[in-house]
Amino acid sequence: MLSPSGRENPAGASASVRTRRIREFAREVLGYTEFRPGQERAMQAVVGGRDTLAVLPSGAGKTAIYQVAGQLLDGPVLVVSPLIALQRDQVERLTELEGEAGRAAQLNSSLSAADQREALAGVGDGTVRFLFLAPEQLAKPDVVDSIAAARPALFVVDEAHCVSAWGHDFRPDYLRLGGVIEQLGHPTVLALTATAAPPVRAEIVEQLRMRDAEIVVAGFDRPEIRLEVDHYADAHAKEEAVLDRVLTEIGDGRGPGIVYSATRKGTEQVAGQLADRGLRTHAYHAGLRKSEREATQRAWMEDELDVVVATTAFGMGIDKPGTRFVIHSEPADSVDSYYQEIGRAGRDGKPALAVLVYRQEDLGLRRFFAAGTPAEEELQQVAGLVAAAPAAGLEDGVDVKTLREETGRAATPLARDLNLLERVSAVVLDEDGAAHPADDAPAPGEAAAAARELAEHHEKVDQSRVEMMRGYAEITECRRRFLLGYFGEQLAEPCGNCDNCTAGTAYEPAAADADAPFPVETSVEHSEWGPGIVMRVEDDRLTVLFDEVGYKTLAVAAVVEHDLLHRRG
DNA sequence: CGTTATGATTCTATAATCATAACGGTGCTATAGT
Repeated sequence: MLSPSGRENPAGASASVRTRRIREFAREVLGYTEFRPGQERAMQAVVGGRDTLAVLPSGAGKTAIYQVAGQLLDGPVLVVSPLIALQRDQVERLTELEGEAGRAAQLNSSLSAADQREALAGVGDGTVRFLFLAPEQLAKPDVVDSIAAARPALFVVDEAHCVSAWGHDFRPDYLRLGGVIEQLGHPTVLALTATAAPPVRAEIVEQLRMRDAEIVVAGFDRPEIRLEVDHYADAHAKEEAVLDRVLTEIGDGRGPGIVYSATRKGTEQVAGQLADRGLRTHAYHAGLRKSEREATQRAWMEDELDVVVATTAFGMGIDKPGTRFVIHSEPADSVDSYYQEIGRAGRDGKPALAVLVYRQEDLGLRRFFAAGTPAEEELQQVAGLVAAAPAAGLEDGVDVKTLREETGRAATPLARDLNLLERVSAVVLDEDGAAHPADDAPAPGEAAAAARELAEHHEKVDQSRVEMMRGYAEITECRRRFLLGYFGEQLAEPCGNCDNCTAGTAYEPAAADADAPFPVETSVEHSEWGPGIVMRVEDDRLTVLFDEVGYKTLAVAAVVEHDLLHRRG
């Protein structure tokens, strides 16, 4: 079967032909002698034209999947990537393989207008085979039009957990990718991430409107990382403990490592104190100048630093195999984030350490960030102003600036309100961010109620994720079992490489799994919370992931006594 | 949600206490001004 370009179309070829061509290309161009777990299956699916979500650990060669698939498919490959720095790195990597794999280009605001036009033109005339861009670029109709005309063969979403982690508030264009994919005629979709628990996977598939998605999940376990949690009640004692742990690790020659702090101020304090004690260290957060951040990252990569003390800004795209420890001075906002952050240790496969220095009160900040469902009156006011715009002669819609003047509120919550109203089909946001009433928009009151409900749903899920983080910190059983269970994998035995295993508490309660009324992965229905899946069974408690309200922990006795859960299916 | 900075109060204090307000994370892009 030949496509118009004369290239063999593997989507129509038999699976065995695809397998042969994938292996040939991987060997000849990428120099692969063998595949990492999951890699070839994902390539097979994508080359066969199937929408695919690949959850593969860092370093499992996610890039190779779209390199191979892109080469065997007929048409340009779009790669949505969250950071300009990542786009630049990927373009550089692919440029080294230029010729065989096809030219790579980026499209973002670091380029001049002329270079941006050139990149798009290259996609159009076939000279650019891989185009890297952020989701915000796809909010511009002319960009989408140019790309659509080039008939892309593959739409890759790299770091796809961003869809769920950032789409709802921080970078809403992530939630608009599904619509963009439709506008492009639904090329094959490939979503790639290293960390995604089952509900995150479900959301990625749903938001990107993937069809009959193939889901490839390779091993989550990172047995080389020792897991520990230190508990403190006193804030000062906790601070000292963070410093002590770092000094011990570095002093014993086990460095380098990363300290994660929840606040910018925290990173600077800890970095300052470590520097006072003679360590080579630097703070890293989004409030620092770009040049300073780049200098810190470069020094880190070149082994000039013992420790980087950072907020969550530090991480994506930073791969330093010899990182020996990750110490958290506050819990992360979810087990998902935590696992991603500690996963930066021990990538060389040698023993590494993950310590959470924990105070219950520190969850407060995470709860605060997870909160923020707007009041219905506020949403109704915004919806009303947008609905009234055409009658008021505002042909160009209502922008955030106008709303600020009308309501006296800050830009950030207003932008959030507009995004919520957009998602309940009450308003349409144009390329300039101005809001127009949607066709058949519900009345402002109705729209506000729906938007509030949507926000409340997200808040409940986010709060439940914070609760699961608390669960990790406070269990006495095997921590690795807890982590893997959270990601839907079962570990037969306690791991022997966490503090609870060392202390022996992980072995104490004989797991009653066998005769539990609701074993792990049972589909259940709760009278109030609706359908869910059992994620975890302990002695006297069940943790269930509910579709609507997120993770909930239930006492088995209460469940049995009050008949709270029923099996589904 | 919890911590910290600010402000008010008080038998006019180079001091102490309590109440209240402010703040806290992640990055794209367009635009204004050197």
